Amino acid sequence: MRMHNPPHPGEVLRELCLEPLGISVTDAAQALGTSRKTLSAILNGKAGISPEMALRLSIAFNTTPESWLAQQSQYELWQAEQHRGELHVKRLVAA
Amino acid sequence: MRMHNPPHPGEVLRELCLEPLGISVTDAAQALGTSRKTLSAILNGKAGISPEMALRLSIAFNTTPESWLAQQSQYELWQAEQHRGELHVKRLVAA
DNA sequence: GCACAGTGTCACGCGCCACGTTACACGTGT
DNA sequence: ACACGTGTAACGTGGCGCGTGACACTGTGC
Repeated sequence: MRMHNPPHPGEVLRELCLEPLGISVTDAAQALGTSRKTLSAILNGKAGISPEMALRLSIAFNTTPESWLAQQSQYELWQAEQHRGELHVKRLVAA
Repeated sequence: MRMHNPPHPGEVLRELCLEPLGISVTDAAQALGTSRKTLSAILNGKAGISPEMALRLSIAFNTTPESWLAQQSQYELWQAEQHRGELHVKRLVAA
């Protein structure tokens, strides 16, 4: 039921891509064609992974952009689920 | 290779949820707990589906929020792919 | 001890978008 | 003619992705 807090995609990026390759944040940012601050924000959970950034990551690390966006969606969805009770929605189709 | 233009999630929402049930945009917006304008913008491709809106849709139409977010991600990703050539990214892992 | 690279972070700005309200114009059906 | 549903334009608000410049901290090599 995946009820546990999903990790921020930035953490996965650091542990699965940067650390194994031994690449610094500065060098990775330069390779991605973005600023060091932007990449740092993503790695520390201060920013999400935009569709364009997912594309950059897929090119640089030879992965699929869908995998990054899927992680981001799961993370944001879990955030929204935490406030499920606050939204008053009427069911239009029987559960 | 899904190289074709993916439909905007708003179109799918209208054709698969509103029209079959014969519900007006006004009534649907009220049931979703949002404004008529906001729902109209989504249906006409003027706005995307936010994580919170995906949650609302899943409750009202008894679906999964993941399906809506996945459609939205695919749509945004395709948009980004159209400008793939404009981003200068260096490969850090051999293709 | 000191200089340097790497990193995180703060402040500021820019642009885009989701969302709300109010108001107007159009088409359809009564 | 009138009401209704709808699309949309104009306004404001809040948030976020992204950039820059600047600062403080940490570890390494001299």
